[in-house]
Amino acid sequence: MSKRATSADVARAAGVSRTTVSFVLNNRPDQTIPDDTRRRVLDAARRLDYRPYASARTLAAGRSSVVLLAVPALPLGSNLGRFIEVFAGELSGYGLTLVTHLSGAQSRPLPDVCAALNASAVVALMPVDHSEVDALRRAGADVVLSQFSRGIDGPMGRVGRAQAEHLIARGHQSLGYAMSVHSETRPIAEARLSGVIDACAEAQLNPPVVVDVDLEVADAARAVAHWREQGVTGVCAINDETAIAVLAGLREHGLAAPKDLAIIGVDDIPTARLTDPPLTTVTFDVVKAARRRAQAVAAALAGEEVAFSGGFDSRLLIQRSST
Amino acid sequence: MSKRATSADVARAAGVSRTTVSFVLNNRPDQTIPDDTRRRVLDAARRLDYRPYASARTLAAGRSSVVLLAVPALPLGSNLGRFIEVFAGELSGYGLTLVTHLSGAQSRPLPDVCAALNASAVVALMPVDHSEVDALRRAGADVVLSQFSRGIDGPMGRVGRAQAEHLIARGHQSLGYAMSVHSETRPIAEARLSGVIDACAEAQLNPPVVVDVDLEVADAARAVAHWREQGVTGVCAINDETAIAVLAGLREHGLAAPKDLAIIGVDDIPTARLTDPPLTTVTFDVVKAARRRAQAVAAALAGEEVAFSGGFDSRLLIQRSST
DNA sequence: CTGAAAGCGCTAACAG
DNA sequence: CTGTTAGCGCTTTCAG
Repeated sequence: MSKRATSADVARAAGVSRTTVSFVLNNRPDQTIPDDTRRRVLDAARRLDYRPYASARTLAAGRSSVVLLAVPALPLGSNLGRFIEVFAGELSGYGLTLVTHLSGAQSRPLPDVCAALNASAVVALMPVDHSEVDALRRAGADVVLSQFSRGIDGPMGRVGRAQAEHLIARGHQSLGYAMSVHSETRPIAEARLSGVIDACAEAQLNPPVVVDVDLEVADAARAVAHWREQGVTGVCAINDETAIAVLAGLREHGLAAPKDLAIIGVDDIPTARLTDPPLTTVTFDVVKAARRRAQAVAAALAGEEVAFSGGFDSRLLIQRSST
Repeated sequence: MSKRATSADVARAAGVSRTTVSFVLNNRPDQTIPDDTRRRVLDAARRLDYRPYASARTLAAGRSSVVLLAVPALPLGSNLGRFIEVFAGELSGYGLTLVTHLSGAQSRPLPDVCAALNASAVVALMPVDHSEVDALRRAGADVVLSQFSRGIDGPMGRVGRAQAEHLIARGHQSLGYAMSVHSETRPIAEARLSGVIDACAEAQLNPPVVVDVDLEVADAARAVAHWREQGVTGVCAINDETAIAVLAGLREHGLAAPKDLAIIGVDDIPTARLTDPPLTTVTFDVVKAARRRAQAVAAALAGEEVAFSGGFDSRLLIQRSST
């Protein structure tokens, strides 16, 4: 509670005015400060362990440096974790601070969180409809980006495509889709599924046989039986967890991938390489994706009306032996 | 950019002063406002979609409502996800907003993030040493809580204990410990390990044979061989991922749990029940833990010098067939 | 019970 | 190049 140092303290210690302090600490390019003064200020600041009060700065400047990342609760593959970390790093290169909010069904409305933080941007890893975007803007967000704003052809659709195309390239003519029963992931699931449907259509195949599969051996076994009856030979799963469930379902029947049924996941979770057989999966270049998004956010914040149209993320196919 | 409504707007619309608006919106107990006035204010606020500017409020009041949760990057089991969500929910019951920051090796120093957010509290899911706590306080945090502040006997040590006690109760006399090579999780790993060491000592057993195991089949197989040579019959893993790796290592040797080696994980990740055999694991009551911590944070923020001494979290043992 | 007035710490014109 | 002067929107004594 021992009063934090303020810019006035620094000014006093350095023998200059608060304005000057503000200028040098913010590195204002339009102001030219003598090296000597600058050093004095910087010195004083360090000595006093000075930290600008974010709220005062935000209030005065009218813009904050916090970016809010909304992630849907659940299966945070470790890749997502890395993405967030890298994303935060990239943003901090632009002077922005990233924090994450898990948006589950029962959690606080995003606009509330946004307002409570005075976030200047929110990027959502889930669909955000128009009214939500509006609400966020009214809550103070200057920019709102979503993975989904561009619909089916966005990044999410592409992972479905990548899965299906892989299977098709390997000769499968009749695909299945392992859907998540989890309502949280439903929108993501649907976006991905539509990618699969597209790919099937392009290859003149029937649409995939969609089955909900819970993360239980018995349930997965049932799904496997159903696919086999339908003549399905390759299935795309909404995520690695579900793919692993399908693998367990196969085991239950005494069957094995890829011989009896090929299966491909998405995310490359740590345990994907530990299954029997190791799981083929689709993932993405975390660093590249993070970099692009950070840039988009920074640009948008700078006023450039950047439409972050999805579709440029490179998809990585990790071929292991389940396909 | 269409100017957000301010408290002055509300005051004008309601025909009262800003002070009054502030009083009713903050529900100040020491002020008594006529129901009629109150309603008028509330109404106007709703009509104008008024949201207090967090930064202005923070600046004026001297305290912010944001709580920062620092989580170490990596294996965010889905349980952790749920914990965070529930924790956020509980906190919001106290008028606090929780956001999460992934603290990886290369991410921004926590105090910086704390300052950028003007967080009034930070709770860390990893160890925080004294100097860090200091830095955080200087960065504006009024309260800092860590899972680890109480050392070995904290929640982390208890999970190790729970694992070991389970194995010992089932007759194992010589235990192994599957450590993570991941440097991020090292401190956690060590805290947990010390719990199993304790349990072994109490049961008059030799300390566990500790082996680093990477998330690779080959590496895990090597570890398994080593344990078998040493006569180990049951191993505790730092987390479910690692436990699953051990399972894969066993498979590689044509062995199986629990017959040839019993194995117990921690977290109960979604895929834990999908392995062969399904994984026994230790987890915790997410809701209870979240509630306790939220309460501790709120109390601390209210000035009550609550030492959040660890050790009260109930541990859930999920007995499946790997032990 | 309500309002006027004084800041919280910082930035940003605008003068010197 | 540096300092003076206003606020940003809100809370909070302190009078009425």
